[in-house]
Amino acid sequence: MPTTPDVPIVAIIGPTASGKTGLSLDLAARLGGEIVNTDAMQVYRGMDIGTAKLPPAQRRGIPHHLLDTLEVRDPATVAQFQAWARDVVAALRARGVPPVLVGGSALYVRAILDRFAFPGTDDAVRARWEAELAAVGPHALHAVLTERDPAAAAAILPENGRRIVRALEVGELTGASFTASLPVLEYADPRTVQIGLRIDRPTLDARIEARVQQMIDDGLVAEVEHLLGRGLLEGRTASRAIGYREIAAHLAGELTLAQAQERIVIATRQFARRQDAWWRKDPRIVWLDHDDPELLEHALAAVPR
RNA sequence: GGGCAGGUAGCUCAGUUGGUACGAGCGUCCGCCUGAAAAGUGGAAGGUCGGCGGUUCGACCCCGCCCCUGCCCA
Repeated sequence: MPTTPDVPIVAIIGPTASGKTGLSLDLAARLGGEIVNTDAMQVYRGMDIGTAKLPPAQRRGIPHHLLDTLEVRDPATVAQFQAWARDVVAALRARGVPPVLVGGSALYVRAILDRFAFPGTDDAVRARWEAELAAVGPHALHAVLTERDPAAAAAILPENGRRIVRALEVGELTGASFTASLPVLEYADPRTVQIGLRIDRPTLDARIEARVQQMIDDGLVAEVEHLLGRGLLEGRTASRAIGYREIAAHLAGELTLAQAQERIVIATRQFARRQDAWWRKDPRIVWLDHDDPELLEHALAAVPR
């Protein structure tokens, strides 16, 4: 991005079911902004109910970007998303429109907002190491990494096959060491705010349970059934989405609907805890109570002017 | 009323032929995280072994009674 326009970037974060969507609409309306999705699964066409995607009719005429850009069988990657999102953000700001990012994918948000660069990738190289992993197991592969890139090996646990493969891939591609740790917390553009919605655990857990029930009532099973016909299971990213994998297992006869529902609730709760772990470490976030009666005003006050 | 099986971590279950519970999976909590991130991965905390009494140097494991659950007979 060349010269940065004098337009703020606002990101709304917070666990699932904390009320991000509502705030994003209010904020975008008041700022004259447009919404940019930062949810890794809402990018998939047809994944609506299970991702709690806001239906077009409820978008109040505010443009939403980066929704429905992939088919369920297409893999998604952070780096690709980062490129798309940064393009959208730059284009909006060039028009004087504040981007309002909304979504719960912490890594995606950081990849967009922070100084964050990804080394390249190569399908053939990656495939070779993945085959090696499958054949030898993570510990043996970790030993290989220790020889080639001791620093990376020290930072990656011997059990984490996925990260070991990536480190080996990057090493082979760039010849340099794979940092294997997150970059410092530093915005690429100083006119950035992250607004976080704070919600206590018991309330959040109750909301999650209710939301999952609502998804089932709204036809999640039928949605998954339809997506199976479009190759959901062949998609390495989409097939792993919470709600979809469990319902797919139910449709395959491996789980009763009740069991699937229970697992979705648990997985969602665990996901929320993992989100917390990311945000706890980020002191830049401006936290507001999800039920703050003056939520919008307080959020507006946090936006750089 | 009688018979059988069972009551061990929050849940589902292993286990000790009497010597301080080797527990496991799941859940919970905490950590890590650069091209699958709603993914991947590491660690920790949890147990008066249904209750009471007896035998014994010592019982969760043996004996008696009681309570609870399931199945069968009546």
